[in-house]
Amino acid sequence: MTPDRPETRILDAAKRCCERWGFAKVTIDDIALASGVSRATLYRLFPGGKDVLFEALRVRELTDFFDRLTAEVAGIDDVEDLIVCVVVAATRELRADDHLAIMLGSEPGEVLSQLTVAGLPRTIRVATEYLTPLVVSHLSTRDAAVVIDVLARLTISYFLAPSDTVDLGDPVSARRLVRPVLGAHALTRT
Amino acid sequence: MTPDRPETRILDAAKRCCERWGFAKVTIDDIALASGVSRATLYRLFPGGKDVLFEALRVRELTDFFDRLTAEVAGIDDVEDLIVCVVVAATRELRADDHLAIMLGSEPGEVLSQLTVAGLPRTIRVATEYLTPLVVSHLSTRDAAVVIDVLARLTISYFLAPSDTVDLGDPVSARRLVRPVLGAHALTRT
DNA sequence: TGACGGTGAGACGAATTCCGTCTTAGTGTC
DNA sequence: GACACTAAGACGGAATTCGTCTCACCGTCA
Repeated sequence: MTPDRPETRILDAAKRCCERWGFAKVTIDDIALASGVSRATLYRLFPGGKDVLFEALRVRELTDFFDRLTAEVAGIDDVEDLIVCVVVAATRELRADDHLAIMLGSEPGEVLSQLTVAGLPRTIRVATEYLTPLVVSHLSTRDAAVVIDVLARLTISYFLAPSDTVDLGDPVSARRLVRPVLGAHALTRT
Repeated sequence: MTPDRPETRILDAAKRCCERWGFAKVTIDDIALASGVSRATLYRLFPGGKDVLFEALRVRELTDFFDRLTAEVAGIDDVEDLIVCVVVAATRELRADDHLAIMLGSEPGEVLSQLTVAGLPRTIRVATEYLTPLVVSHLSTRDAAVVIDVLARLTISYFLAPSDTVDLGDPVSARRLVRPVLGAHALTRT
């Protein structure tokens, strides 16, 4: 009936509870009840309670996000094509994320903090871990880090506040933005 | 800026809070904060707290509903036309009610109780108060009460569980249902 | 069979939140 | 200056939530 691992069930339940009641109103009991798990089990798997649990959820969401992203761009050789594709795919994924949309609507403060202040360093760190290997044959590690840092920030910014002149969901528009950023750092190698 | 009466502001805030967090999770403080009113004022206007406040909200919603409904059918002379129009308008209003839809989605138990068990007697009583005067020249008070009672129940039932064969949002379909009900009782007068 | 790891149910005290009432101070009106 | 009304917030008590704990249960494996 529920062949998932308990951790998965609990994190899924936490996600659902969050959508329904908002982060501030969710209790450990809500999540335990929704996941069909006793409170004792929940504390055993996530010692520390709500904070640890939602931290784990954010980590899972983030790694899932980049798993899908890297899978989508597998096999692209040209570095500019690859970066453009990553930016476009990330933007589209963000726009299509129902959970994110619900949370942004009901608790913008919490979500914005995760996207721009509290969570951004980790996001960039994970992005760097995932994406650097894909461009390491074309860019130095240092250059890759800068490019990924800049483009991650831009992707999030354009997602949160769309522009009239730039649409990172569109490959053409994205390429216009990526090329100079990438060019500036690719040139430093030659 | 906020020219409304405090009662109105508070009830509006309670409604918004309910949509956001669900009835079970809303606190007096939430409502006071959302309505820009101190807790002291809230308790002065609604002594009894949450129960009294939401009771007042239900009363307001109900009377607003029938105010709009009776306004919509003003000037219709034929009793069958009038009843059909009431049923159709009520059905369409229910279907278009965003608040009701949100609440039904997030807290079906609470809402269903209000529509079918706890709140139905009052709904029928208010419906009778509002609609009897409109048909008193064609039906006896007793017959009017029966007709209104039956059609109110049917309207709610078909709203909650739409049928393949009857659509009370459609005048033709509604008339097919209203005519025999009305006929049976109109005949008892002659 | 019995040991063992994992789990659900729920008791418990502590911490926190929420409730309902009250006081105080501020504001605008007459 | 009296008055009505309100925001802010203190307060004690009630209720909820937290985190830990015990105990019984169940399936697995030796």
